[in-house]
Amino acid sequence: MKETAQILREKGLKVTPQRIAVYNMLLHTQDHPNAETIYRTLETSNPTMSLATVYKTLDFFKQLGLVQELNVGEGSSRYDAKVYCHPHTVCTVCGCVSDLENEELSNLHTKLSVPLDFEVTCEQLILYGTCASCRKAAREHSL
Amino acid sequence: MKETAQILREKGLKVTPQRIAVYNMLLHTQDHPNAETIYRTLETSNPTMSLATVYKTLDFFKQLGLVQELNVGEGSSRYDAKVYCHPHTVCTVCGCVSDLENEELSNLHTKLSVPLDFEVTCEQLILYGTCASCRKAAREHSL
DNA sequence: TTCAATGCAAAAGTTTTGCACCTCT
DNA sequence: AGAGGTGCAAAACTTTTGCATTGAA
Repeated sequence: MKETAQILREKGLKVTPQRIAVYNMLLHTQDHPNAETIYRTLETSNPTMSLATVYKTLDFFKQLGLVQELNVGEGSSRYDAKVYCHPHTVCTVCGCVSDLENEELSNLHTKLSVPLDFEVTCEQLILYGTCASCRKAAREHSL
Repeated sequence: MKETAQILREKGLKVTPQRIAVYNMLLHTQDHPNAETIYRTLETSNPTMSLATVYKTLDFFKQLGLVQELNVGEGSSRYDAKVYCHPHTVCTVCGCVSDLENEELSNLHTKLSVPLDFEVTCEQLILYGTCASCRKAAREHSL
């Protein structure tokens, strides 16, 4: 809680309960929620919170490099407080979006044997497929 | 023209001028257009074409594996008739989206030294940065 | 006190849907 | 002739914007 306020202040942002709540939620979730989900989750604890503020807040955070926007092909964007370059997996069965901690698939553009004619500043790798628990469920179902 | 009709027929689709026009356009462009752009481009030659039909057509094509949907973080989806796995570049200066023909950055999930606990069916790599012509323009501007 | 942030409502933009009519096969 | 596709308009969603009010510094 204390740390979050600190971080926002260091980025030159005015510290408000709404901003603390949004950043805190993103720091402590693995779910890569979208704006709507963030809003729904926080409106219980922050009854005055509005969806527009969530959007504006996420926009600030994105600009300042506090969060990363992620679009896996749904109608809406998801957000991730882990801003370093890392791949994501999207399960096409249950829809879950997860971070993939895999060195081989991270920072790919820095490992090329032949340089590209394109100056890369950041990369995004998304793997679509079936997650472990959905594969397990499928196997048990077919027995 | 003939080939396009053939392809649609083989996929079990009824052949209509609208479907031929959309698929033909995607086959012959490098631009990864979105639905709106496809519609605007085709409405000159196909005056009765409607935007809803473009969306419905793209949806069919996607389902049948004739096109690939691509979301690079804009408001809308782009479409690509090259359906094999290949990376894309997005220039953050001019906004152009291009195919990157690079073997090292293609089919990454098949080259892993350690298998993942996630069954990958397809992958999407997007490189954000500055394209060659925008870098050239920037250099000339700073002289 | 002052300037920026919030919340509301309205607007903008993209995509989907329902339905009557049309057209491929 | 019949199944399926098209076009229109309305609706559904996500995101942005304008503005009066509130709150942090």
